Amino acid sequence: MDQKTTIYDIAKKLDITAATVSRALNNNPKISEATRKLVLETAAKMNYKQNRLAQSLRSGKSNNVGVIVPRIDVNFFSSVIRGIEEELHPEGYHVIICQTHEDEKREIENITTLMNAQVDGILMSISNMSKENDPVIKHVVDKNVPLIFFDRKKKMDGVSSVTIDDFEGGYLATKNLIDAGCTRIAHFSGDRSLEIYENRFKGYEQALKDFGLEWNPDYVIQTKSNVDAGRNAVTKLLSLPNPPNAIFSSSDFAALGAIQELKENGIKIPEDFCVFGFGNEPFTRFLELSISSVDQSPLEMGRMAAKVFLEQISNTDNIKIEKKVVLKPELQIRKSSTR
Amino acid sequence: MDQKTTIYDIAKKLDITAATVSRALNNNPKISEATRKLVLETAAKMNYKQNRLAQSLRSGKSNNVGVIVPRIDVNFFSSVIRGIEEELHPEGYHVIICQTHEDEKREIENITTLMNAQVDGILMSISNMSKENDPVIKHVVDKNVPLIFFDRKKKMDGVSSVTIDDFEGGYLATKNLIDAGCTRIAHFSGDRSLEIYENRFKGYEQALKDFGLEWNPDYVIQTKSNVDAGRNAVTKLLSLPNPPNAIFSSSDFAALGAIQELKENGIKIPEDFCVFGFGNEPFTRFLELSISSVDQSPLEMGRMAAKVFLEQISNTDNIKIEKKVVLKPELQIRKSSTR
DNA sequence: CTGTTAGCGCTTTCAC
DNA sequence: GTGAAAGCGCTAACAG
Repeated sequence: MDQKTTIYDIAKKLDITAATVSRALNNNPKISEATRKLVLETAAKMNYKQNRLAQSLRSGKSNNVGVIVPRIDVNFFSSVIRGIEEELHPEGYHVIICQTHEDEKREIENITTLMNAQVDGILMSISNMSKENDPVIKHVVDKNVPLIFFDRKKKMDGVSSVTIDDFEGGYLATKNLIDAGCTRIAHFSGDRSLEIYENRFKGYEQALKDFGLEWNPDYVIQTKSNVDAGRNAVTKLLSLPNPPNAIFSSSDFAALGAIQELKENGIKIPEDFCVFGFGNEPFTRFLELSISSVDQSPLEMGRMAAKVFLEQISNTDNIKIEKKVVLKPELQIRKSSTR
Repeated sequence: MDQKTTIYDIAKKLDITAATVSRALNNNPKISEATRKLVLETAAKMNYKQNRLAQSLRSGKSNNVGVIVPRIDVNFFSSVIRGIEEELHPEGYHVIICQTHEDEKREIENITTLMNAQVDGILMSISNMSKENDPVIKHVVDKNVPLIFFDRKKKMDGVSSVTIDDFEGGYLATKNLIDAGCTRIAHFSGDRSLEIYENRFKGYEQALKDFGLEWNPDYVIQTKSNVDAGRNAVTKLLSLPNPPNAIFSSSDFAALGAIQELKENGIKIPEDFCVFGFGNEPFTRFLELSISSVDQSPLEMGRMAAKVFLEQISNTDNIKIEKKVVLKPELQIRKSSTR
């Protein structure tokens, strides 16, 4: 039987009106205990299922939130999503997943279709800093749909964000290398037009300055977040007249590549060379030469982003809240930087 | 401006009827080019956005599918989801994520709320074999909502599934160990009430039989899928009067734990002991002693599951299709089993 | 080719 | 406490 039972069906059976049924189902206070009980019972008996679509259309609330990430099969993002889902599930929200593959066209498209689907909020990590998506983001804000950036954000009025303190992460990681006795510290930066990478770089720079280490532009290399990029960058570094003896990498994957290449060049880690990563990817602690890394507490970040959304959605005043949450990064110090 | 423009607004402005606007917007063939163009233009000018909720209520199609997994922050599952999303996105579907944490209560609850949300289909990997969820699954099938199991499935009428050939995976992995010269091969099985683990076990058993190796019940240990479980299981194995010299583990994590424990006991891998994992988790290839593993092609599995859904949804006849797709497992042979 | 009408399933005033 | 009626935004059948 493909038939749906509606509140009308149960109203008819009980010879009352659909409105009453609706009220009973929604625990409306002004309804007699007797009818409520009766309605609930027959609803169960008739296997009645609420149609949330109709409810949503009526109320203007879909009880869905959209989450937009570059790709879902990256541990950091899937962990954030897990945090979001766990926080929002008890509140009756469903999480809709969208991937951008770092493509702003798809980012824009995703935002648009989510808006068309009447999501109650959008949580996203932006792909890059192109201005192209500004209008559509502005549109979301204008429509009073809560928008929360996590990790990779953009400065925009009316948009809240949850990030970690990347500057401090970079600073502390670099300081750890300095404490380990490293004197010539290189840095693998990501795309520095993104705040997160720029801030990690700045933290690195500040630590060098604070501890009186020389700042060498040749030591800063922009890499992608993958193993090969790390290997190539190391090759470049080793060809310098005065090669470094440590790397703070903005990416765990690049850090791994660096370690592989260093080993192949007969360089001993951590004795002769230390490496610090960023992201605390699961593999960093599984390696025999475990990699020190900055943890971004993605689960917490997801939970927090969800909480900010819930706050925003329950804000009945017409005031726009713009909340900036900054989580503390936590160092995971492992073998690659311990001596 | 929080105002939504509806087709009525644009109808009024153009002094035509909403139905015409709707038709123009939906590229209905019987509409004049002139009006279509006019409508499209003013729609754009008025910043009209389609309300998919209303459309859905009307059509009975939400354009959402639900995906239920134990947890999303496991590489296998997030990769499957990526595959699903990538296949379904071009078709205009959104993917709603639900996690069960291996808890059948939550599994049932998730199915129910997804049904209430009028999803057009459900793709899921079941948590365990308890019969508790049978009625609600049956309900999905009865309502003619396509249901597709991936990886962890249950035998149920009217439900399609996409899995890999776990038997063959187990068989080939074991054969690889035998080919490497291992003679006493142990097996870490998961919860064998789940088909996937039972089949991996059977493949292992068959390979032993086919190649004339002794079958020893003490060599088969049920482990959870984590590092510590693997360590403990090895401890047990090493205390046997005649310990094994190889392990085929149904879990990469347990395989890793096994390797760690073996090393600490001074056992050389792969020289004295070989290990084969299952799942091809990213870390298996990053380790210096890389771990051989059976790849489950999760991306492909997700794509396939999505395709089966699309097939099912476009099936206008009232015939129930039940499609069973079985993907070939692929061995990734690495250092831990090569000598 | 376009207008009229009805209705998807639900909630929410406004009466009584 | 309950009923009547309207409407969320859209589409499809039926006319013309």
